[in-house]
Amino acid sequence: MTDPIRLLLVDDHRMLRETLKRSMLDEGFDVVGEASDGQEAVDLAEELQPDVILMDVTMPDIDGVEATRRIVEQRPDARIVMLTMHADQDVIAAAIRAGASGYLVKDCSFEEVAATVREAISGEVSPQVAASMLREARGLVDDAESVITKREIEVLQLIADGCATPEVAEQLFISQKTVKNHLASIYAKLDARDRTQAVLQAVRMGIVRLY
Amino acid sequence: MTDPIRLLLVDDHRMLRETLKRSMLDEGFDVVGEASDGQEAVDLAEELQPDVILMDVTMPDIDGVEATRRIVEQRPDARIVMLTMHADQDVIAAAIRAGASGYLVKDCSFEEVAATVREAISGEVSPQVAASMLREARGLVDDAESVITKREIEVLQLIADGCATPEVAEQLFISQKTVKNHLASIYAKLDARDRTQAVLQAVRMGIVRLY
DNA sequence: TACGAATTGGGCCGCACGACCTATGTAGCC
DNA sequence: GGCTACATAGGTCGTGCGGCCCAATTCGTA
Repeated sequence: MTDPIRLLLVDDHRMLRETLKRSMLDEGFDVVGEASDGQEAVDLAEELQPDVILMDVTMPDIDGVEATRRIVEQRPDARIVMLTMHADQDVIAAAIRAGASGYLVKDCSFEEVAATVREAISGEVSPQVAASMLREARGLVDDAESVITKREIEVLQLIADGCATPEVAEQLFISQKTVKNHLASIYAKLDARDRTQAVLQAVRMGIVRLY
Repeated sequence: MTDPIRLLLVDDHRMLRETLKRSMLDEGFDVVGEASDGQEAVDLAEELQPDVILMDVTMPDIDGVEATRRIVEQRPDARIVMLTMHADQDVIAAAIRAGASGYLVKDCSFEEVAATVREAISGEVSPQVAASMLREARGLVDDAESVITKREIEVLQLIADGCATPEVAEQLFISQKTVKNHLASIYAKLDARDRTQAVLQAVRMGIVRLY
């Protein structure tokens, strides 16, 4: 019998974290740590050196994709399996670019979770990730990841928080024109035509948080 | 030893449903059924007559609050514990009005889940629900539930899906003016000042779905 | 050093949007 | 029969918003 796989669970909802932990322990995995946000994930990943990190995309402060980027930067051999609500192509592509080894939608079965974690360890990639990498390689999906910048995220977050353009400008100490420019750039990148769609897409992608 | 408590789990994410089921079984509960949307929940609640229903608010088609309303209508003694992402006062109030016996934020611990289910059975109400009922009774929070109508939900969903006002009008075979009237009514009810805030609030409340 | 990207800002245009007012028909309900 | 709520629709008004043109500064980096 080989050593149990050492896991780090990252999700901002304690309920999922705890029930997932219990189930993973049941299945013979070793859950060595839990984190509830991106920064904690980065810190614990370095401290605990887990074999696999199961990480949600949507989280306060640093989202899962960015946390993945930072962890992979420090430890390129890290195995990270991303979790998300929706099977959004943009998110999958961003996660892969950030260095994730696998991808799971929260609507999958527990068996799939266990299987994907084991695949991540063995170096295999999940069919979903493989398919995405293929499209990626062919350039069919996007060169259009079109990374959203920090400033753009600030603008999006303020709008999600209820600010109109003049208020965003005031909050960020810039002119309304600049806010509009950022928005135009955001629309192009997120394939949105107005602020409503942009914010919704950002929520789907876990870029901004609701509350 | 008394009979185990018979549970029905309702959540659109299979991962949470399955891990929660495993944990609840571990704790000695009897999970007699699972549902992934509101209609299924209503059907299974009648068929299985569970002691307690653990139900997520955010779900496709019929949301948790509406499903609760329908279940309580058929079986006023039904014990339903609501689950949601955020501790939104409007949602808590709506859930209580619909007839929920308890309320849990997804950031709570598994022990809290188990405890709240047991409290629901024993007829006690959770402190959160009790506090909300107090405010409710005093009329401090809202008479402002201000029920969102079916038509208004249709408008909100189309806007969440990416439609602008003219497109919503076209889809619903009504004039743009009527769409605007519905929106104005929605803004007042959801305490939103534009479509972006209205849709976000609706997402938080589980009235509309993302995708 | 030179290039591109990010951030900042300007002007112009036209339409969409939200605030406020009124009004009609159709239900359900006491 | 009246009351209330809902859905429908009109007008007007001001401004927010997005499209499209442009340009200056500051960076990291190739």
